[in-house]
Amino acid sequence: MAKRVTIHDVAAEAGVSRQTVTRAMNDRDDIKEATRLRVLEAVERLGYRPSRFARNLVTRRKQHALGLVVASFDNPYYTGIAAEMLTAAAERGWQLMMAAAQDDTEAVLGMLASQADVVALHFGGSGAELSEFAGGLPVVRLEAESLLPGVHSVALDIESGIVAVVAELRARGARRFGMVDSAHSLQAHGARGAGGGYGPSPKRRYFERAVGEPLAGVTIGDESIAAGSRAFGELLEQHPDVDTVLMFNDLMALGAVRYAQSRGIDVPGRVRIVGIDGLALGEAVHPRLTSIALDVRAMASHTMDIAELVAKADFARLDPIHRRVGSSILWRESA
Amino acid sequence: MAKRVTIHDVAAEAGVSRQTVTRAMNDRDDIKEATRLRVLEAVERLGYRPSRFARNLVTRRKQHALGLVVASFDNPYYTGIAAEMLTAAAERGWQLMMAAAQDDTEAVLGMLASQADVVALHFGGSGAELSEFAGGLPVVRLEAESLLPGVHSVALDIESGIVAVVAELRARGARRFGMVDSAHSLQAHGARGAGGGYGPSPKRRYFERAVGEPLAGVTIGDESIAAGSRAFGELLEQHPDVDTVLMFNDLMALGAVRYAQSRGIDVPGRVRIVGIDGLALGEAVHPRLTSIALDVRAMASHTMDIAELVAKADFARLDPIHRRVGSSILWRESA
DNA sequence: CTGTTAGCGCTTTCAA
DNA sequence: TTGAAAGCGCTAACAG
Repeated sequence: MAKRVTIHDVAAEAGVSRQTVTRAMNDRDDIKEATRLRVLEAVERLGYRPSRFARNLVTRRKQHALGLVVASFDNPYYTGIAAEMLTAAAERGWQLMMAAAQDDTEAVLGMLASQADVVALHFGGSGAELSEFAGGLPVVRLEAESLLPGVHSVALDIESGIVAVVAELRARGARRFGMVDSAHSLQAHGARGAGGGYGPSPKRRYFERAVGEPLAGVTIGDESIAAGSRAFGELLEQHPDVDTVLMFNDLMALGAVRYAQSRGIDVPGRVRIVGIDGLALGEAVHPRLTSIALDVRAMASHTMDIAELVAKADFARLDPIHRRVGSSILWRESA
Repeated sequence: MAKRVTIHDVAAEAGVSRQTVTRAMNDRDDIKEATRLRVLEAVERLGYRPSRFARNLVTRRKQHALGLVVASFDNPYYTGIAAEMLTAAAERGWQLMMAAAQDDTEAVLGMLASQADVVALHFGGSGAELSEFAGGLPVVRLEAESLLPGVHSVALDIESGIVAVVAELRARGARRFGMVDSAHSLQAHGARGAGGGYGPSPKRRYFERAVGEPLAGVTIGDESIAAGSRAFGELLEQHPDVDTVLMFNDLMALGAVRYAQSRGIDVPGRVRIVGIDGLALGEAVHPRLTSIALDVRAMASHTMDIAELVAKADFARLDPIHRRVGSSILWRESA
């Protein structure tokens, strides 16, 4: 591990002052071409690279970075969020740092804390926990309300979408509603960890409320295509009277469509399938997936709004800011 | 835009010296509990957050960051790469910064340069261009050889996979081979920009070589499901004798499967479909997609190996390091 | 055009 | 246990 080459070494090598090296490195015009070349040669010879920390420390116009904790890279919904965040961040001149959600949210936040100015994440625990983990790092909680001070949030209005979809499905003849719920909803509620296990997800509660009576059948699966396929099969088997199924998310819904397709089950004739998320991937299957689309772009935009507000306050602790984005229904072919 | 709260302000507020604030912030034991509490209260009151730049500048053990320029968030192949990179980076204690590829690679690199220690990216231009754009920033070029000094690379051996797949397809009765190629291959070759346009992709050249005779038909489309579907349809229409089709990538292949499915075309009976990438998503369609799987995990791992080597040399310009990863064939149902 | 002087905000010695 | 000094590597502001 050689000693780091600094601006000082380059200056010595080129026989100029450090300031002149800076001028050459930053393409400024107040330097003689010959000197510039000489310095650049020295840079090349020594393999010098300015320290990003030192540079950012001293530069007036700081580079801001948003840390995004991505819940899962296996679900296009989350990578879609990442994509939108990236776009929104780039538009505002922010950098995006990503980290994968692990069991240990605290550790992840600890890592990001030294690199990011603001962190956005999905988090299942309580706001208090989150606030504690963040330890002063400004946090934007995604897809959940936050009541605690110090934790901003961008919530999602899924319920209105579910209500609307149920109404329209009824109009189309739906009578017996079933649902495939997530085995471990990210929007877990109240105490996780301590032996609690998971109750029905908020989506399921919204759905039951919208239907207005107990669901004709519910099964549970992991948030994957394969698990969605399996759980959908179980649902049809255990509750053959179900004619309409809400899948917890589009990934699982894709599995449901695949299941129906491979068994020759008519969709939406025999059973209607509705997903949640509005993935573009829903266009790829046959029949195309009807889905409650969440406005991910607005979510990203709001997140960046909050980040900029926080930045404007120089990252001091602010009163929590809350935003809310809506959902719309993508009527395609499966329902 | 209030003035930034610094360690100095906290020290004044708590009536201690700056070092003592440091001690309190970093949970060190050489500080009296009462003092610690008092400092922490001041921190809370002022909403103080240490500057990540200043901290990293002075700290012995630096945080390293890999900058990843993601070619496209719309293709799960690339998000899959991002996921693997994230995992590989986390395992080694590196942070991952992401940026989206834009038209202006130079600008993207410029942004990342101030935040990342090493950059990994797919790049279609020449190594010389890349080297110039990077301006000293260590670069790992993905999925392409690099001959230029200063640009490391992790290449992909797709050709052996294509050769193997053609051999097996022939054994299964394939006679007339067609291909849907990319309209603008990322692995563009030679001069882009200056009116050059794009020739056949390397994948196509490998395929032709493996087949050993001119392809029975080739159509072209963008790298999306919809375009893949369309181009596949055109191929069947223009060259009805084609019985086996290699799709440029899995995303396009998904479109092909969808096209066949919706027209009632028997796959693989009437036509065999093979994709490239090995996406898990290939399991979601019916029939499941056969694909040449690229070892993305190995690619990520090699990239991090190189990054660590570069870091060990304190980011001095190193002789270029080259790695190569292989491919394997996922025989599923579509071929 | 180039060099000198000051810091950026933090952590590390080292004394007290 | 605390404080004082001395930088980390760089750039802004001023000289010259």
